Parts: sequence; structure tokens; C-alpha cells
Amino acid sequence: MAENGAVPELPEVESVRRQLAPRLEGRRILSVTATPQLRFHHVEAAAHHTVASLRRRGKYLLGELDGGLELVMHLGMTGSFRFRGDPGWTPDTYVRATFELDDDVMEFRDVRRFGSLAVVPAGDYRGLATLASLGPEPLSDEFDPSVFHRDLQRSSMAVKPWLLTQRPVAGIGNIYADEALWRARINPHARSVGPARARALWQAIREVLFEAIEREGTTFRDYRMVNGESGRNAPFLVAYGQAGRPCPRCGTPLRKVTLGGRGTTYCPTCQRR
DNA sequence: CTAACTACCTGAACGC
DNA sequence: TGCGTTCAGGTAGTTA
Repeated sequence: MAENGAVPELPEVESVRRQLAPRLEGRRILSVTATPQLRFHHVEAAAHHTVASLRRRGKYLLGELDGGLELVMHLGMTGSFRFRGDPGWTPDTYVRATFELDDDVMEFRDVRRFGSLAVVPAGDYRGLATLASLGPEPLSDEFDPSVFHRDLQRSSMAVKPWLLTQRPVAGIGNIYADEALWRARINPHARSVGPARARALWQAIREVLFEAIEREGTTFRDYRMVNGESGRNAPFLVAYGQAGRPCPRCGTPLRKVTLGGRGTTYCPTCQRR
């Protein structure tokens, strides 16, 4: 099975949450077994607790447990959940953690081990720096265009790597950063963004994420929802993965560069510096 | 404190 | 065929 290019970002994690929530909420976790991993912290402490709710913040899934605990889950690049009781289940060497529930067994599968699982006192993210300083939810009212402009100007980093830090706004990864910057006509290298362009980017971020959620995320190869299905957003990508193809706005071939160590595709004409 | 760099991890794709 | 190299990427850790 191909394993790269999956990359769960906010729309993919939200799609997983929507399928996972009804299967976890109200369920009691009887036991947890996990392989020793750098990115797993006290996962076994979830045992004997009931999942009250499953929320999402950025790319993080947050399971509220009784007893004041919280199960924090991040899919990394290749993380996914599956249930033993589902049709077609077969044993798999990439299962890194197993949650025995009162009605089924949930498995966390993660080929590249970039995913993370942690049980913490609810809201105590001291060991999770990115979650602790996570920016606002882009599709909520707390994401404000003028505050976003100020936050963009706060850093001297290029705009795209700054978006990827999760600090000015939560949930943007490499795919939707390229898509939103293209839509807002902003050069990914820009180190300063004026108020009008910041507002355009604010709008573009909300649009690309909203549309991707409606299509249940982007699947290239192996991002899958809990029900095993693919997201339908891939054919709608305009920038990410489209290097060399003509820009749909102006026809200029899209250019791919490396920025902040990440592949970055943009239109050199309509995203001029 | 910020920003820049690197490690982590694995399999696909590529080059010879 | 087979082997080696490069690439993908979010986050955490280290360094300047």
C-alpha cells in the first residue's frame, strides 16, 4: 500500500472527528496497550475512563475523559483509526496503540510514527508546546481579520512557514497553505503582508478549509476516514502538487520551490512579491 | 525571546 | 533485477 502524501490537516482531522465521535462518546475505555514510542505519553492512563466528548483543535483531536483527564491525539502524517468490529478488519503490523472499549476495540494505525497520543490533566498542555500556543480556530468567530493581520506582522518569518507554525491560525498544513496563498494572491516568501492582503488571506483560509471539509478532506494515497473512504477534495487543488501546470488564473506555469524545508508551489505571476 | 536548522520515520519513486 | 538515493511532511528539540 502506498503511504505518502496523506497529510491530515484541519479538514481531514475534522472528517475523522465526525466519524469517530459517535463511536467514542459515552464509551468506556477498558484498557490501553501501546508500543513504546517517543511521541506517546501516559496513554495507558486512559484506561478505566469514559469518553465524554470528542472535540478538535487545529489538527488535534481532544477526547474529554471523566476524572478531569484528556486524551490528546495527533495523526501526524499517516495516523488513522480503525475498529476491530468493522467488516474487512485484518491484523496489521502498523497498529501502534489499541484501545479496548466496552463495545469494540479501536486501533491507532500509524506507518511513519509521526502521530502522537497523550493523556494529560484536562487543558494542561505544558508538554505539548504547539497545542499550548495554538492560534485561533479558522472557522470560528475567534479568527478575526484584523487580529490575524497583526499576528502576521508580528513575525519576520516568510508568511508560509509562519502559517505552518500553527500560531497565527490553527490547522493549516502544507496543502492548504499553498491553496490559500494562491487564492489570496500572496507570495509565500512575503515577510510583510498589508491589511488588505491579510484580509484576503483570512478569507481564503476560511474558504479552502470550509470547502475541503464539505468534501471530507483531500486524499492522495492513504489518508482515509474511519469508514475507510477517501476524501473528495484532491481534484479541486489548484496549487499544491500542480507544479508545471498552468495557473488557472493567468496561465503561467506554476513554480515549485523549497521554503522553510517544505515543498511550495505558487504562481510567479499572480503571486508576485 | 525569535528564527533557523535538524531529527524523527517509512515506503514510494527514481537513477543507474 | 537490485541496490542506493531522494523525497514527503508536522512537530519537537537544538542551536545561534
